[in-house]
Amino acid sequence: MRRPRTYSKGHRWNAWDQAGKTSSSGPGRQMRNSLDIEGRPADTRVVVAMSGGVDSSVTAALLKAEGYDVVGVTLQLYDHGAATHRKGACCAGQDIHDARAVAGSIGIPHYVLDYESRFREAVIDRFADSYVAGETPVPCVDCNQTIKFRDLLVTARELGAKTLATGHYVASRMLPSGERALYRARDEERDQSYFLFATTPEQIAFLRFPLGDLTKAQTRELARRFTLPVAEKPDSQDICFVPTGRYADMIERLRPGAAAAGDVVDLSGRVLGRHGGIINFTVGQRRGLGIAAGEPLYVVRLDAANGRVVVGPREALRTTRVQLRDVNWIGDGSLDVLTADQRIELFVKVRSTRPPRPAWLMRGASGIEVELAGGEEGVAPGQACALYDAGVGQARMLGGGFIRSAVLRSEIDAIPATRSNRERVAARE
RNA sequence: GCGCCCUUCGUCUAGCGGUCCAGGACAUCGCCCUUUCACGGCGGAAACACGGGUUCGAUUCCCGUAGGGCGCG
Repeated sequence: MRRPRTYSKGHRWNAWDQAGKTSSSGPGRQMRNSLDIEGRPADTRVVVAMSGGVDSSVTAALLKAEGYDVVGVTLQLYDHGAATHRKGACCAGQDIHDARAVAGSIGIPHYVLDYESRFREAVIDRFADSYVAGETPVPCVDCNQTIKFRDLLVTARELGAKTLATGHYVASRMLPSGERALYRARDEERDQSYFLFATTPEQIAFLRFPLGDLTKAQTRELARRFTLPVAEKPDSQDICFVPTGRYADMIERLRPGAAAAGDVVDLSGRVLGRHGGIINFTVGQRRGLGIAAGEPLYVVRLDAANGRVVVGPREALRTTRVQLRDVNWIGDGSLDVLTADQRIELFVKVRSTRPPRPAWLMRGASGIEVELAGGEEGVAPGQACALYDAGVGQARMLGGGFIRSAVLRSEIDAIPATRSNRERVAARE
C-alpha cells in the first residue's frame, strides 16, 4: 500500500539541513563562493535590485564587501513626480536618488531603468481589474513575477550577471541535487516568502536572497556599519504605487465607475445599508461598513455582478476548502503525479501575516484545491495561498496559488441552488 | 379626541434619588502592527428630549410641552 507523500513537519525534507551552510564547507564544493556560484567573487557579476530602501541597500553593500562585481539597478516604476517626497514609497523619486546615493557610497555602478509602461500593464492594470472583479489582489506578487523576476532578470543576464540578488527576507538554499529551494526567512516576523510563492524553479536558480538568514535588526545594524545613507530610513509599507495611500481613488481614476455604490446585505439578502463601491472591501474586513449591529460584522463575500457587499458575523467567515488557480509547485516531484491519486499534507498561509496552518493539497473538480485542517476565516479571492512543508521555523516553500474562491460554511447549504453547480451537473451528462 | 406606556453617546442600550462630570456593545476616529488588502492590539471623541417643580441633592420622583402602542366616537 502506498503511503501518502507528506510534507509535514515530521517528514521534513532533510535537504535543507545540509544545504544551507555547505556552500563553502562541504567537500567537493570548494569552488563555490558564498552565492553557491563557481568562481571567485571578483569574477562573479551580481546585479542587485536596489529599491532605495535599507534592505536592498544592505544587500548590495554586503556583496560588495565580499568582493563581488556588484552592479546596482533601480527600476523606475511609476510617476516619479507624484511620489517624490512620500514616505514609505519605493522605486520612484526620492527612492531612486537614495539608491543612487547608496551605490555611490559603496562604490558600485548603478543604473536606473524606466519600467513605467510595463509596470502599468503588468501590475497596476491587473490590480485595478482584480478589484473591479470583486477580488483582492496582491500587487507585490505580480510585481515580483513580472517586473523583477522576469524583466529585470533578463536585463541582469544581459548585463553579464551570474545572478540577481534582492533584499527579500526569504532563504534560498541548494539541494543535494544541485537545484535550489526556497525557505522562510530566519526572521519569521519578517519573512516575505508569501509574496514569492509564484517564483519558478528557473528564477530561483538565478536569484539570491542574502538577507534570508538575517534579522531586520541585523540588517539595520549592517546598514549603520556600512554607513549607508539610508541606514535610518523608515521601512516602506502600503502599496508603493498609490501616492495618497487611498488605492480606491486610483482605481476609480483608472476604471471610471468602479466605485459604484451598492447595497450591503446580510447572509439572507436583507439590505442593511449602502456602501461606496465594492473596491473598498475585502473578505474578512470589519471596518468601514458603518453598520451598528450590536456585534461586529465582517465582509463575507463580494458580489461584483450585483455590486453587493455581503456581511455576516465572524463565524460566517469560516472556510475549510479553497480553490486555487495559477498554481506554482516548487516542491520535489511533479504536482500532477503527486496529486494523481492522493492528497499532499502540508501547511498554508492564506494571508501574509498569518502563520502557516496545516492543510491538504489535492486535485478537485475545479483544479487544485486546499483543504484546511482547522479552517480559516477571511479567505479572499485574489489573495495568495502559499504552501510550506512545516508550520514553524524555516519551512521550505512548496509554491502556492492565487485563491480563486473559498467555500464558506455559511454558504454550503445554498450550493445546490447555485448556477455553476447546475452547469456542472449538466456538463457531466 | 379621554385613558395607560415610552423619550439616555451615531445606533442598541445599562442605570431604578447621592456609587453617573453617566457604564457597555456596535459604529466612528487615531496610533501600533504590516513591502498587498485586511485581521488584530491599544487609545480617543461621543448622550441623560425641553421647561418647571419636590428634595441638602435628580438620569433616577412629580407636573407640563414636542415622537410610538390599546378602548369609544
